[in-house]
Amino acid sequence: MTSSPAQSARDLARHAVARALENAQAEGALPQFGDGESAPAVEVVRPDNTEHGDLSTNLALQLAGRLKRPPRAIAEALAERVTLTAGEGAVARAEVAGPGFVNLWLAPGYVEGALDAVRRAGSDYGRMPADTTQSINVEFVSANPTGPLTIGNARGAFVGDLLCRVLEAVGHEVTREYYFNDFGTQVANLGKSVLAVRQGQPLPDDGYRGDYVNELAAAVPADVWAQAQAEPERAGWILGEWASERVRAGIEASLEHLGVHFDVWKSEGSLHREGWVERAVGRLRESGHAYEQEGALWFRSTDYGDDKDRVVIRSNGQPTYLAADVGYLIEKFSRDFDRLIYIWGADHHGTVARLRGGAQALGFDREQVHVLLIAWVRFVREGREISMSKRSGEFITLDELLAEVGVDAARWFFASRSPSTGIDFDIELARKQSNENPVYYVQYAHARISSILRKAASEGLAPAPSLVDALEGDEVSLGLAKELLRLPDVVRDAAQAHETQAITTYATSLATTFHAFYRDRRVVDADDPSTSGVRLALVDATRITLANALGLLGISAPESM
RNA sequence: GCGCCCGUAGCUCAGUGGAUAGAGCGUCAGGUUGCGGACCUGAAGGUCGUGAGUUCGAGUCUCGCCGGGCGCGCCA
Repeated sequence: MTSSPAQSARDLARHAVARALENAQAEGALPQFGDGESAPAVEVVRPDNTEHGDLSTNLALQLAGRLKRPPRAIAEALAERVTLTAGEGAVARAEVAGPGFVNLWLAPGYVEGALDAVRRAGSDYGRMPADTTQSINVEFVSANPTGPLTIGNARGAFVGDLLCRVLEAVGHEVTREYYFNDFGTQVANLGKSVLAVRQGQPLPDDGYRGDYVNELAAAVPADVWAQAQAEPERAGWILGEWASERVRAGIEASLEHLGVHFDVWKSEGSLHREGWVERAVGRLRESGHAYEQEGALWFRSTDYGDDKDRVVIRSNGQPTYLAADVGYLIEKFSRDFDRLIYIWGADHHGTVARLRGGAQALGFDREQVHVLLIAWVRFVREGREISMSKRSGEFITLDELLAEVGVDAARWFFASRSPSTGIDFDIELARKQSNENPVYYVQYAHARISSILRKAASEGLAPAPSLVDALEGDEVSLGLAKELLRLPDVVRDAAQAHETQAITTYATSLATTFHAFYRDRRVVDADDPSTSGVRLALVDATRITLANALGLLGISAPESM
C-alpha cells in the first residue's frame, strides 16, 4: 500500500502538510520541536463550506502554543510549502484563512487520474486496507433459541452485520459469531410448553406461548415423542432440546433473509463440555483473582473497575453465566483473534466491566475486548408503543417487520442512526412513507444512471477510456468527481468509529450532487460524442461509487425501479 | 441512592474541539419543447435541556442541576 491508489486524497494531503512542516523547520522558517517532542498527527478534514477548500488543516492552530508563534504565521509557512512538496501533486493550491486554517484545493489532474483509478477498481473501490489489519471476532444477536427473533432483535442484527461489513472493507478478517444457550432452564421451559400443548394441558407459569409453540407441538417427530414418553421425568428436556434446535434453525433462516450470515454458531453447552469454563475458573483461581466465600467462588472483579465482586461458581456447584462468558473468552482467544467485539443491548451495560475485567485477569489485554452497546428501539404503531413479551406470546417477529418495510429500508434505517442513541421506529410511518425514504432517493440516483448508460449505449456512445485532461475548467464535473473521491475516507472513519451512519449521510450527499450534475450537464448527446464520452465516464464512476456505498451497507443498487 | 446512556428544527435523526449547526419528512412558493419528476430551486422553521467552567475557539470536553431511558441477583 505504498502506491497512490491505496491512498485517499486526504492521505495525500496529510502527507503533504506533514512534509511542509518538516521543510519549514529544516529551513528555519519555524522552530524545531523540543527534545523528546514529536510532530503531532496532522488532521485534515473536509470543510463544511466549499469556499474553504476541498480539504483543510488546523495544524497551525494546534502548534501555536508549542512553537510559540502566532497561528497565522505558522499557517503561512505551511501554505508556502505545501504545494511544492504536495503528495503526488494532489494539492494545487493552499490558502491561509480565518484564525490560522490552511485550506487546500485538489489539483484537477490528480482528481482526473484518481477517477480513472476508481473505474479500474470497480466494485473494490472504497475498500482500503487500514494501517494494520486484524482478525476480529464479532459476536451479536445471540438471542436464546426459545422463540423466533422479534423486532427487539432487529437493531443488534443489522448493526452487527453493518459493523462487520465496514471492518471487512478496511481489510480486517471478520468472524460473525452467534452464541446461544442450549441447556438452560429456558430450554426446558420451552420443552415443557411444547409438551403441555401436545397433551392439551395448561401451560406452565413460566412457559412460552404463541403460534410458534403450537407449530412446534404439531411438528414433533415420532422418535423424539417416543423418547419423551419413555422418560416422562426428562420429557421437558428432551422436547426442549429438539425444539430449541428447530427454533435456532429458524432464526438462522431469518437472519439469512436479512443478508446476515453467521460463520460460527457457538452453544453454551459446548463451552462446558469442552472444558473451557473449568479451565477459565481454574486460571482465575491460580492467578489469585478468585476467592471462596459463603460456599461460592467469587471473581474479584472490583480489581478491574467493577462495583462489586461477582460469583462464578454458585454454592450449589453450578457455574454462573459469567463463568461461561469467561470460558468463552479463552476459547475465542485460542482461535487467535486479535480483537473481540461484543454487541449487546444497552440493558447489559452493567456486565461490561466484569467481562473486560475477566479478560484482564486471565492475562489478556482489555483493549482487545470491545463492547458496543446498542440503545433501545421503541417500536411504535400509530403513535402507540408496542409492548412485547415472548412468554406472553405477544410480539412481532423480525420476519413480519421485514415483510412490512423491506430489507433495504430497514437496513438503511438502522445504518443511518448512531447505535448509542435511543430511537423510535414507527412501523406505520415506515411503511406509509416508504417511497419518501432516503434509501430510495439514493437507489433512484443509481437507477437513473443505469438508465442513462443504457440510453448512451443504444445511441452508440461509449465512456471515454480516461478522464485525464478532460475535466479541468468544468467546476460542476470536478465537484462531482471530488465528491466521488471521498468514499474511502468515509469508510475508514466508519470502521474506526465502529459506526456506519456517516456512510448513509455520504451516500445521500453523493446522490444530491449527482442529481444537480444531471440537471446542469447533458450527458447523452449524439451530436457531441467527445463530451458525452467524458461525462459518461464520470457518470459511470458515480454509478460505481453509489453501488459500492450501498453494497457496504448490504443494500441493493437497482438498475431500474 | 449509586452507575451507564440520551436530550440538536413541527416530526425522525446526523454532526472528528474549528469557520455561517445540517439531512430527510412535514409546511409554503416555484421549476422540464433534451438523457427517468421516486428529480430540481427557493422560503419559513434553532436560547443545540439548563447554569457555570476549561481554551485562541464548545452542540462536541469537565462539573452541577432539570428531564427521559436502562442497570444495580449465587437470573439468563
